Amino acid sequence: MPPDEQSFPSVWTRPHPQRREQPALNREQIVAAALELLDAEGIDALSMRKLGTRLNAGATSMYTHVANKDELIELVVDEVYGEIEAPATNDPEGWRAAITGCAHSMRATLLRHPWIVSVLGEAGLAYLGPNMSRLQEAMLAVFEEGSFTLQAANQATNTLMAYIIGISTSEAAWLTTLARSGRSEQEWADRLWPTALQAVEAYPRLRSLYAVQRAQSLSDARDDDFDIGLECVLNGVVARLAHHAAP
Amino acid sequence: MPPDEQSFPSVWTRPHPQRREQPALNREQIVAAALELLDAEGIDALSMRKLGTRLNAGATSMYTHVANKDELIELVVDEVYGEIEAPATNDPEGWRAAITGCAHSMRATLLRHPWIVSVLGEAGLAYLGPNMSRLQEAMLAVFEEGSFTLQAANQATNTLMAYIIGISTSEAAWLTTLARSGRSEQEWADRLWPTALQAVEAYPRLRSLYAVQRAQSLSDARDDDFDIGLECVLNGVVARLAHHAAP
DNA sequence: ACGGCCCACGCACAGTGTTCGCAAGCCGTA
DNA sequence: TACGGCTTGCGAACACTGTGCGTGGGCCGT
Repeated sequence: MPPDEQSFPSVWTRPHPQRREQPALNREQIVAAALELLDAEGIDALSMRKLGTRLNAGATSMYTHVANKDELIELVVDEVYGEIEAPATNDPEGWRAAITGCAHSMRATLLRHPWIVSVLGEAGLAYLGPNMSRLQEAMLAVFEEGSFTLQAANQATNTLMAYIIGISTSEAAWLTTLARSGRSEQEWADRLWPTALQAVEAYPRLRSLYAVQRAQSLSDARDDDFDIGLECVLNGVVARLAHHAAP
Repeated sequence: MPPDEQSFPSVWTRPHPQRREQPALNREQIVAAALELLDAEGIDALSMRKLGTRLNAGATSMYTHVANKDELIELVVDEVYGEIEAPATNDPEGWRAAITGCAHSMRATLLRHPWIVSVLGEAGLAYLGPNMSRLQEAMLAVFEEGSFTLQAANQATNTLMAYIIGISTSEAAWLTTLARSGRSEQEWADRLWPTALQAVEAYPRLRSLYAVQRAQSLSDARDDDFDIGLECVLNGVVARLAHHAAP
């Protein structure tokens, strides 16, 4: 070690590390900080270096608590799933109200973190996460309360979750471009209007649908569309049950 | 220009470009090459440099035909949508068979290109692409044939596509990790079995579901699950129609 | 023969995920 | 008390990424 590299070998110039007075870094706070960063700036802005600086840590300090960026994302995804209100068994308003409430909570959660839909297709074993397991089990229990068999409850859960994930994907895509534009939903739609009209010029049904949509509030329309589709799915799974139960 | 930088100013050392004998680069072939690359190696492997070399071109040569990587991806997404068989009006087997066939084609297409679900949440205006517009208009027409009003047809289309996208997202996530593992579906599931059991240890309903699933072929089960959910959704939209039409 | 245009490309820049080796604090043991 | 091991943070480095800019070469109209 060359001894005289510092011109001022004083205590004051030396950085005085004093680590270990806080418990240093922690898997939970890493996940929490990643979630904040994702919500604030979107999926492209999540880099290990930015995450490090946000935690007053170096870029590579997270790798002792998390194996990968992919693994980190799996953790964050399950953290988001933890925000979904699981349906309550023995809901006084009945199983269907409980399921409907859970569906609303799930959509709201996914749209509160719209970046999530772009990682759902890669987070392969997401349904093994503790929060996802808990949620699934709760939904199965509620469907059983509605006198579904376990198999039927499973089918219903899968169909319902697929619907919610799918519609949230479309909505999140819209919300993301919206956020990037920096405008309000109506203003952005107005600006997009001529382009959209031109795109569907050759298609009369889409043309008249777009014309109707121009008159209404887009976010209300999205809420209504979700509710209508949800009713359809629930009616469908119930109908299947009745049909199979009483031959 | 300094004249004597080459020690051998011969014709043979000079690279002899001979461009312009083929029509050079082309938006369509760029999109086609990107699609090949994505199918072969997945979403993370698509880089402008790799795409360039695959086209015998430089890394930045695509930017005269495509503004962005994002724009390129939008083009590829619509290209994939173009593979979906639109339902035929006046199908001899009725509107429901036509819709069912289109749904099957859509699922098969998405699973043939499983990387697509990870970009659907970012490709904001994907439904303005020509192939997506065409597909939507065709589905609207077929639902109208089933005596849906245009509004009801739109609701049905949205719900149906949400279901298909959602379930394909889950399946694609599974297929992607499967492909990364390099094993067969059953072998990979067997290897995953103890981990899965441990993850759902506290949840009796999930436990017994997993136990049942262990006995059957996974890919057949996925096919059956899709069909059952599809029937539920279609029954649901039809039920809503009947309910509204005859008060 | 020459000027303008189009288009491919090498270079460069800022930034990415991740590996590796180093250093510093803490703990158990001699 | 001294010392060796273990854990943990971190700087440097590597192989990449998307993309802006300037260059240069081939083509076409005059």
